[in-house]
Amino acid sequence: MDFFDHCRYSYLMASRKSVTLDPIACCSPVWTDVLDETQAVLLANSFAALADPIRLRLLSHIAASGGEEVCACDLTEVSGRSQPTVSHHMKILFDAGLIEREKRGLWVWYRLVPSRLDALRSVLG
Amino acid sequence: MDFFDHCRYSYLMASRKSVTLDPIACCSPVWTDVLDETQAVLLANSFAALADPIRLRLLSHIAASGGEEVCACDLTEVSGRSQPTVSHHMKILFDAGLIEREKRGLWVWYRLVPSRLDALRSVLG
DNA sequence: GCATTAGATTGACGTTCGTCGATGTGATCA
DNA sequence: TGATCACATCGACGAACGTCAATCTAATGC
Repeated sequence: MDFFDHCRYSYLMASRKSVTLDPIACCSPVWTDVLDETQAVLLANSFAALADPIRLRLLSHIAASGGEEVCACDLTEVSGRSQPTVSHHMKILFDAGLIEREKRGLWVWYRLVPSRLDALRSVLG
Repeated sequence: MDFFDHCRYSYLMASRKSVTLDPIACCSPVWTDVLDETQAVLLANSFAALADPIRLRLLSHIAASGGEEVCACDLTEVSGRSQPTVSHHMKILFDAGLIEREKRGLWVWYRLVPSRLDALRSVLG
């Protein structure tokens, strides 16, 4: 995924409910130009979503399921936290665009958004 | 940089003052196995260093100087924050292993630790 | 309708974080 | 020695965060 792919991704994401992070994906050469304030705030927000051990474990649990969906009902056990706390963390991951959610019946199913992780990774390179 | 390169880097870092982040670099296949609690805490700590807009701008300012050193004396202007605040943020970046510092005379000079960014990036992939 | 269930939301709490003025430290130079 | 300068540390403040009990919402099945 290169600079312009990220820009396309950004436009794609603009149709989502949570659009606050879009400019991040849009590929300014972060380590060759100094970040402007807006970019910095949005990027910081993305990294903040990864800056909690419980959220990292929740994310890696989804990732470890081989691209398949994970039921929210399993996540309290995985994280060792209460149901409201897990719900809170999943919302933060969702707002950061790192996961997608789908409700089917009473259950909610989560899956990764790999392109989002790609975008963040490319910022570090 | 592959899995074992990161491990070597980890041992290298063990001789540094700040060793709290070493296990992170040591390459557990983060997105294929579920993170254990220790790994998650250390990784979260690393991302937390990137989870502030001022620190991102400070980092990108150093990076944008083309691998050269940057004088601390310029950073208050770059960040628009007071001298104590800048010092505080630089300490967090230093403790996270993302920058190195060297005092020469009255001035302090900073430079990036690219391998550290590489290690973090590889975690996201 | 009513009871039950999964998950989201609310409200409150203690803790951590970002910030800056004041002060400390140590190097430089007269 | 004393003055000055660059940076670190301290202390205090308000804001943001992680947490959970209590409650709300919406889907299911009787």
